[in-house]
Amino acid sequence: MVERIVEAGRAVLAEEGYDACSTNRIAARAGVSPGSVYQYFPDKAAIVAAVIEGWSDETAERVAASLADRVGEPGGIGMVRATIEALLSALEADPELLRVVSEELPMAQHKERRTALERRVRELTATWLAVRPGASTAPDPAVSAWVLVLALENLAVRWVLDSPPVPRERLVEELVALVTGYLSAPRPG
Amino acid sequence: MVERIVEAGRAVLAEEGYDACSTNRIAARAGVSPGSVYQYFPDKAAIVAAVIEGWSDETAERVAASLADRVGEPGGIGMVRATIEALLSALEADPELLRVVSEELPMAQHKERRTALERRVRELTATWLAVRPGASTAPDPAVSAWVLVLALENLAVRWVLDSPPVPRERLVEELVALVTGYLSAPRPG
DNA sequence: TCCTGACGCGAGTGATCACTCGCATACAAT
DNA sequence: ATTGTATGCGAGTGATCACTCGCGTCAGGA
Repeated sequence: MVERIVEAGRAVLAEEGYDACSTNRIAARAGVSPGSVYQYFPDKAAIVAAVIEGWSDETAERVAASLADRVGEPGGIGMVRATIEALLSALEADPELLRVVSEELPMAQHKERRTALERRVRELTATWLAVRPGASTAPDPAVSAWVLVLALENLAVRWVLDSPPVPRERLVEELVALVTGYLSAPRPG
Repeated sequence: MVERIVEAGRAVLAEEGYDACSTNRIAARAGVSPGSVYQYFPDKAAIVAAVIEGWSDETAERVAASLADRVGEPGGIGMVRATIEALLSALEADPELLRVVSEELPMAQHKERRTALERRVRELTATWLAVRPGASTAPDPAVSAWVLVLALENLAVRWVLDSPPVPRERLVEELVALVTGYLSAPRPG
């Protein structure tokens, strides 16, 4: 029943956008009365939060799983490409919801969850960077991970949402070049 | 007088956030009556749009000027660093407003303006990439420019807003490494 | 001095929407 | 059968806020 409401919230957000996402509309979509919604959720924000949490966990899981499975493996270009593929696939799963989450929701509501997601991926990346062969050229794994995660995240999101005239395989090549180039760039010192 | 209202809108947005930014509050801040506002603006969105436009033009001008001045110069690492510095300085000028623009405003309202800004910078970057020495390693300047602009933009914005424990000079070094590494990365083919 | 019209004023209005409350219904226990 | 309880219902309510409208006020011309 809670599930039905959350599912309706997700559908309304994805199909009609944030502005149209009133509590009554969610209730109607779920086939329940507005009053019943408040037996399971304290307020509207809680419903939206539950929707975001579901999507966020799902997305994070796909990327983190790909990373976590391979941390410790002989680091190579295959690992980088696989992670990028996982990120793209995860974001492509529900582009409408992605659009609403990144462009329509006031970020204050879900900032904490989003940074938690990023932190998780960042830490996995930092670990991988630290144990990968040739780690010495990149002085601080934490900083490198921060740079890579934010750069890739934005590029992947914008590619999915703006659909620029760049084929998917080409994008993957570019992102791989971005990562490998950055990691092998000469440093002052 | 229009100017007074826009200035008040900017102040309210930056200091109190988007939620508190009601028309009456803007009017009060400007020292005019709510009614008078509507002799100069058709609706609330127009006020916000004017605020964003001012900030956006200002920001774009600083970055674009730095780029435009040097397109055609002997391309080198100095050019990259100078542009990154210009970007950071521009975003640091009003962090509060930057936060509201990137995190609180529903992006639908100012998406067009923001993409226009990005397109302008992207085209300048593409031009620079095309004429720079060693351009042959990067097959498509438009694609490379798209990658670089989106990556740098997000990193710069997040650095200003989240203030991670990375000193500014260090950030600049990382971003320079990101750009130069990407541009010199080996490509399949 | 009187007229006039444009500018600005601010209480008011209508619509929206999150949230509530008293009622109906269906089911379990006696 | 009858009562007690929990579950869901949906019209209603209060507050918020973008926007309006009729009135004062104070220019400058006659």
